[in-house]
Amino acid sequence: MRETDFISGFAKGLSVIETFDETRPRLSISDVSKTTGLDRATARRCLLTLAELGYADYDGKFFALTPKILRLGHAYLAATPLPTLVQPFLDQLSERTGQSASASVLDGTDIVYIARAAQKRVMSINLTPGSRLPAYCASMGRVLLAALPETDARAILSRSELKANTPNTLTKPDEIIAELQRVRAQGYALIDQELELGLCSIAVPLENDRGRVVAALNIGAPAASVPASALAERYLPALFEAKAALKQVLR
Amino acid sequence: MRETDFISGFAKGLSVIETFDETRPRLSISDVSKTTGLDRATARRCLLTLAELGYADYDGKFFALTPKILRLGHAYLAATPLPTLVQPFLDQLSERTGQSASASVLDGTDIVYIARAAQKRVMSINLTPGSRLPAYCASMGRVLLAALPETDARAILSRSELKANTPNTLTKPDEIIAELQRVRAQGYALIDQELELGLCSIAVPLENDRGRVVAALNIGAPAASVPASALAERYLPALFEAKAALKQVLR
DNA sequence: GCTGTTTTGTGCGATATATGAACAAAAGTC
DNA sequence: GACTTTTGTTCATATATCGCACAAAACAGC
Repeated sequence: MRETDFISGFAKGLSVIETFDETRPRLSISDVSKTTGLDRATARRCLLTLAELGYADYDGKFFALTPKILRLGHAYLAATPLPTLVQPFLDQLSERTGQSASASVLDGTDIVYIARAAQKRVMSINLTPGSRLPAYCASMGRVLLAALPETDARAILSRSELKANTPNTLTKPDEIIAELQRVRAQGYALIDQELELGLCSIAVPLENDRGRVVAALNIGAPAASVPASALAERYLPALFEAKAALKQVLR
Repeated sequence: MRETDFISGFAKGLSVIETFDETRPRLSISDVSKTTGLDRATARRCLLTLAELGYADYDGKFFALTPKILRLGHAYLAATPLPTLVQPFLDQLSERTGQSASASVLDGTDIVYIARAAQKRVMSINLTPGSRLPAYCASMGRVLLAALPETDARAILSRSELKANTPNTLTKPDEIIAELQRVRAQGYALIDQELELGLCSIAVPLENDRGRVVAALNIGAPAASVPASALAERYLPALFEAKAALKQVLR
């Protein structure tokens, strides 16, 4: 791509949107300037543009995003067949097992939830389509990383902040790579309270009709009611059934 | 705002993102140019910028959004306290009633779901945070419109495509305005299969501690299991309880 | 395989935007 | 209350983008 085919003002604006998160819901011009590295004048122009278009509110001091921003993410969810196709299978899985079922894809070092059928909340955080979790310690992350060439997986791990969320969390790249090999061999990934104490989950890769891994499917359960050792026996058949059925419809 | 405080390249890029939807998941440069009215050269530069940043894929012919786009909408969901605050109440409502509970806000002529606790699917469409429904025929839309001055509500209705989704759907602005007055007076809105046959719902406005309506809360149920006439009696107490509790915590 | 049609890529002048310094206004410190 | 620091805004100008016009390529119908 040529230099002139890149609209830097657009790129800067997008980076301004991404600056907002749970720890920074309301930002001043200088806040945005500092976080993004943009000049204060430029940050201001980006923010005023967002406000003018209705994507942000401005009270004279702080900017906050408005729900109109959801149109952007929704454009993806609505435009991509994958979420719509997997949803009925998630519903069925969730109903048959009494647990939460989700589907996700990889984006950088994170998995991104694209669809979910939730049962009673067991996690401390609320997962919805668009939610992100670090790939290295999530069951779907493991199967998605396992689907990559090892060098790619290593590259992602090297960019990840490998922190021990619980005593169980694998944090050494070599440990995780070894686990990915096991995942690849057995065709599923099992997580026993690596992300959060009390939560375990099992995931399988979703392949399209040409055998390429396009997403992951999982079932999460409270460790208290279903020990990790019982996950495979109890839920793997249903997961594999869904996987096989989806393989027909994913292009 | 001054002319020079507006970054038109950014605004154009955002309009390009919004061009993608369920009917147009994959778009060529000319498609985008036609739909947005942007010059082809400009549409191309916006799309190439999106691709360069990883927000879109490009196969040399068509562009498609990638899950990275979800970061943008997620910035709002994560950054806004409202979804997080209401979620536990939705979970509780959903569990107590055995039905789906949701919260939404108004964006233009649509309501936008910001949180949801779903039970078994009864609607033909899958609602998740970010999903949109026309306000005029949804129970939450009715309470949100009822909270506006009548001239504002009329303005929104005049911009809405008032179509009869079912034989029950109110489509005449005056009918709807009259219904809004009833909703305002009784403090809740009841929808009996106006959006979709077989689905009815009841909604109440959510107020912050200063009494301003900031969102709506609803419970949806299959008409077959819960006739619309029974909705108020059965679910209104729980909805009002949640509303009262949330009034304390919403600022 | 030719012709008409549509789509895509590119160079260029006119125009809009980004930049950083300078100033103004708040906010914080002592 | 005077000083320092932070924040917001404005302005001139160097730079990048826009949209047109043209060229090239892909496509469709015969």
